[in-house]
Amino acid sequence: MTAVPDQRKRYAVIKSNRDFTYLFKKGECVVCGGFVCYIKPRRAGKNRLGIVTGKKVGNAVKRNRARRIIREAFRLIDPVFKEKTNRRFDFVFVARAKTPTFKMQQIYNLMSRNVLPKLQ
RNA sequence: GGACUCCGUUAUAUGAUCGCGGUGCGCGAGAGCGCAAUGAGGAAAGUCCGAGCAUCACAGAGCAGGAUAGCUGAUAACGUCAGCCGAGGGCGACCUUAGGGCAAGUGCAACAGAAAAAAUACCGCAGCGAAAGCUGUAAGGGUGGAAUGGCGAGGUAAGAGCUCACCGGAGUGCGGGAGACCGCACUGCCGUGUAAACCCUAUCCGAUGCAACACCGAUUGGUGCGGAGAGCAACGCGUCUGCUCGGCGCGCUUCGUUGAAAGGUGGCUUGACCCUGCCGGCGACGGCAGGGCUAGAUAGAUGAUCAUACACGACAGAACUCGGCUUAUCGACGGAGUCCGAAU
RNA sequence: UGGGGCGUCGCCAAGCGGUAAGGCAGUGGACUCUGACUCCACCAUUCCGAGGGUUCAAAUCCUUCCGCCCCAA
Repeated sequence: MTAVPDQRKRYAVIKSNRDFTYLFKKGECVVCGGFVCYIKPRRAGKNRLGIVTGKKVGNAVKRNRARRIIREAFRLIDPVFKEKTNRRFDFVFVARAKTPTFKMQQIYNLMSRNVLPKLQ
């Protein structure tokens, strides 16, 4: 992992299955109507984002919809996270069956209300 | 005006701001940045068929297994499509159709019924007989999904293709057609259904799939496993514990083994392609000319917010690529035609 | 992405052309002072996951969908 800070890509993506299972096991769990979020602090670099859209969310269109909403909301809220604390975190968002019906703004509000206080 | 039939097109649009993917150009040592144009479907879906492509196997032929089943054509190919034939439905436009062979063989036909394919006769009918019964019958009744072709007349003791007409079916001949098949004539009086039962006949089929496969990369490298050592000083993780302290293990070094499995790149989008016009064909489709380039991701790109308009937006998201089929779907529009009613 | 399998009563299931066994559970009764055990009876409404077809007749054969599970990576 290169530590070069770049302006464009503010966050990285969690790819490996090991990271996901690690977060499910050890991460702090935040549950709300739109999603379930697992958080775990990490050492440095960027915040990392992983999104899980299981089969129960719906068909491919609904899964895509859920993924895009969460990604967009995270893109907007990521600078807010960084302002609050210098620590960096791994996030895994799990979409629920209701997620595709939400608006992006609602997801953003849920994130700022439920996830933001947990970062410290 | 009403009720329908068939075919085709389309699948919110426009603008602003912030983002994403690859591509091109420019800048930069590099990471990357800037600009530009561009970026899901009619089904992208189900994976039900058929091909391309790749690897492996392969002298030839056959068996097994599977698929298809009217004819002629279209096509790279098909279980697809077109036209036609037969059958069925509709007043009609038109629609539906797995539609070879039970007269090669085998099986099955529950219950009911006398009898279910081999023959026979329950109630009957007629003759003989005092009666019991014997003989002749299969018209009628009854059972069943199906009962020895149907119906009428003659005939007869009563009956029967016993005889005849018409119809259905079979055989032969002639004519028409590319063929399925159709028409006519004659002969003759005929063993039911089931092959989406086994089977027979004809035709076709090697296997596996892009996670295929190819290349890069070789000891200061790298995947997994195991052994040994150092250190728990710091940091992170695991574990022992309800929590803290603390202990142990992992990370670090090294040896052995594993030997491309891991990683990266290609395959990956110029193709049986799309659009327009002309020609051939009833049509599926084919030919010629001109023009076009129109996603290519790899944890997986199309989004968010705002504004305006209206019909207030259905089903739904590419993952190697095509040709079909099947299924889901709010609607809108166009063309051709049929029937009924009214008026002229 | 490719391949394979299964849907039958509330649960577990047999049946694979002739009208749906059995067990558990449930309901009613008998036995008992009462309960358990045991015994008897009832329990699939022509809806065997759904639609269409073949057949005289389909849970069974053919076909198209729906749902679930497993395997290769």
